[in-house]
Amino acid sequence: MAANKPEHVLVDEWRDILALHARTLCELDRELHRYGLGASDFEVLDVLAEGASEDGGAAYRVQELASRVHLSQSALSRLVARLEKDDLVCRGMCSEDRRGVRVELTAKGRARHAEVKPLQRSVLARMLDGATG
Amino acid sequence: MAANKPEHVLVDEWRDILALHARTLCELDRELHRYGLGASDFEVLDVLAEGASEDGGAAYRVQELASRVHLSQSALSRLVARLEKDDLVCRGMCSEDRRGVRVELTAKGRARHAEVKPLQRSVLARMLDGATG
DNA sequence: ATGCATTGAATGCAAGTGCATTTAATTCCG
DNA sequence: CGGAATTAAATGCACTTGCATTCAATGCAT
Repeated sequence: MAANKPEHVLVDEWRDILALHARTLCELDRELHRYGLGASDFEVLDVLAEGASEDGGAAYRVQELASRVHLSQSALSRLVARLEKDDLVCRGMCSEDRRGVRVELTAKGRARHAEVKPLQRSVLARMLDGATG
Repeated sequence: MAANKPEHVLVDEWRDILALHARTLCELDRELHRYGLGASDFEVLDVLAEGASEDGGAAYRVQELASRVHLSQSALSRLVARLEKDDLVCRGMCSEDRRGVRVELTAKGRARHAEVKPLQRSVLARMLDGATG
């Protein structure tokens, strides 16, 4: 590994990544849009849902979410605000650091995620399966 | 090939793509920004430069460019307008279809591309080498 | 040739994003 | 304890983007 690839290989790899990324993201956005979600929105819901046990559900800080979905802190702040407006997540105070904000799924958010997840997975299967080795 | 991967593999692959894409694009933007270019701008310059012979240089239609860099037609129209304002490309009429627009590099555009290309390649090498197999 | 559908590009508009800044809470050092 | 430096999140702002629409040129059918 780490093979000092020649330039044209690097360029081709990068173009492949750009193409795959663009096609998949576009398709995801198209499919999810009918559920009122963008790809980033789902990504956040997915992160929030994956660590959640039925009763409580995991709570993440804004910064934690930001780094997980590769968005800036400000973008995530607004994204969470939008999700909250749609009643998909709720923001709560951190008891141990009152600057921080705990973001967690609402029941509606969990339901929406469960509803949309198979669709998202099917898009990934369609776009990725066989395309990356 | 085309192996019907299990769900968690698909999800992990997609997350890897998102991470690699975000990190690389962000780094490219950071480095190129000091030359007054965004990553998309360079991509367009790169497409225009690659087919160019010294005397003429290749001319592409807006739509052709759009599909090559995975942007919408409207985004590309504006992007070309910005590049033209900076005198990096020029728009000309298509003789055979007067709706179409021929976009080609100016001397300044060619110079800018040549100036920035090694930097872009080095970023690709840094981010991609050893990361994708 | 005339009119209608189609195609290429430009533009109005709304939405999402990042950077820089602001506001609030915490930490560190004197 | 008190004040400066730091950290978390929210906000102002400018920019890029995509969708829908518009405008111009072409192609097709009558």
